[in-house]
Amino acid sequence: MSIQPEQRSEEAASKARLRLWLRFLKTSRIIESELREKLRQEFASTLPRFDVMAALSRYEEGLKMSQLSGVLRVSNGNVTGIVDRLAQDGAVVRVPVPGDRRASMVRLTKRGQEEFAAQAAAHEAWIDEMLAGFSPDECADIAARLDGLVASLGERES
Amino acid sequence: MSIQPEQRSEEAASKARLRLWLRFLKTSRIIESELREKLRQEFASTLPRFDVMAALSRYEEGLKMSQLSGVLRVSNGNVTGIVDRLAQDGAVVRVPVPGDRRASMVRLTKRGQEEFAAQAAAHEAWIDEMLAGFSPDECADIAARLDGLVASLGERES
DNA sequence: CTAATATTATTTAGGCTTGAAATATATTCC
DNA sequence: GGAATATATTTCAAGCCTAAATAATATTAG
Repeated sequence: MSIQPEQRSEEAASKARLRLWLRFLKTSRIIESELREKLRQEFASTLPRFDVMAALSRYEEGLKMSQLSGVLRVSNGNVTGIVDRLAQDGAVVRVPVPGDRRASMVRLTKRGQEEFAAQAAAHEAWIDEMLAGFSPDECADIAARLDGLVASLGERES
Repeated sequence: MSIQPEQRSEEAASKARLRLWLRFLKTSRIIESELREKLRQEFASTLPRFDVMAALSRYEEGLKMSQLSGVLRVSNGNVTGIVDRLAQDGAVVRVPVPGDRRASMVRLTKRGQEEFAAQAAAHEAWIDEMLAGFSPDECADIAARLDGLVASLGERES
C-alpha cells in the first residue's frame, strides 16, 4: 500500500500546481469584478464592451468579426451581440469588405475612439492602483513566466 | 512640455502593471476555456457547476446559499440557478435550517460526492499537465505573491 | 461550368451572470 | 407586542457566453 518517493513528489507537484491555479483564479476574479463595477459606475459600460473596443483600438482599419473573436478568444456568436449593441450606441460601425460580401470590418467611430480613450486611461489607473504592491521588475518577471506558459499551452494544440 | 524623471518612471510602472494584468487575463482565459471544454466533453458538465460542487465538497454539513455565493464571489441570484439545476440532477439537496425558515443548507448528495470526486481528480490532472512548465517551488513562489495581492486588495475595501 | 467544400457571419437554445426588486422571515427597538 | 430594520433567498430583465445549426458567399476540384 505504500508509494514510492517519486510518486510522492509527483503528487506534491500536482497539488502545488493546483494551488497556484486556484490562487490565480481567485485573484483574477477579484480584479475582474472590481473593474466590472467601476466600468459600470463610472462609464455605464461593461467589461466585454471594453474588451471589444480595446481590440478595435489597436487596428485603425478595423477587424473582421472572426478576427475579433479570435483575438478575444470568445465565440463568434458572442461577438455578434456585443458589436450589435456597440453599433446601436454609435461606438462602432460595420464597413463592407470590397470583394467579399460575407464579411465586414468592424471599426471604432470617432465617438467610440473618444469613449474608449477615456475608459482606457481610467482602466490603467485602476490596475495601477490594484497592482501597486508589484514593482515594475516583479511585473516583468511574472509576465515573462506567463508568456512562457501561454506559449507552451499554444504548442499543445495539435 | 517635458516631464520629470519621477513622472516618467511612474508611467513606466503603470504600463508594466497593465501589461502584467493583460497577460494574466490571457492566461486565465486560455486555461479556463480548456477546462470548460474538457468538463463538457468528459463529464457533460460546466465550470460553474464544478465550482459549486468544489465549494460544497469542503463542507460536510453543507453551506447556506449566501455562504456559497460569498465563497465563490458571485451574486446571490446566480447561485440560485446553478443549485436549482444541480438539485434537479440529484447532485445536491437543500436542507432546511432549524430555527431559520428563510435559510437552507445546500449539501452534496452521495451521488454528487461521487461525481465530484471523479471530476476533481481529472481536473487536477488537467491543471498538472497545463502547468507542467512550473516547478513546485515556482508555483509556491507565485502563489505566495498572489496571496499578498489578494490580501492587499481585501484591505482596500473600507 | 458545376458540384463539393470551405469560410464568414448570424441565429438559436440553453446556461451563466449581474444588480435590483420582491418575498419571506428574523431581529431590534421602543 | 408591534413597528422598523435587517437578513436570506428568489425572481426578474438584460446582457454575456457557448456550441450547434443555418444562411450566404467564396473557393476549389473535376
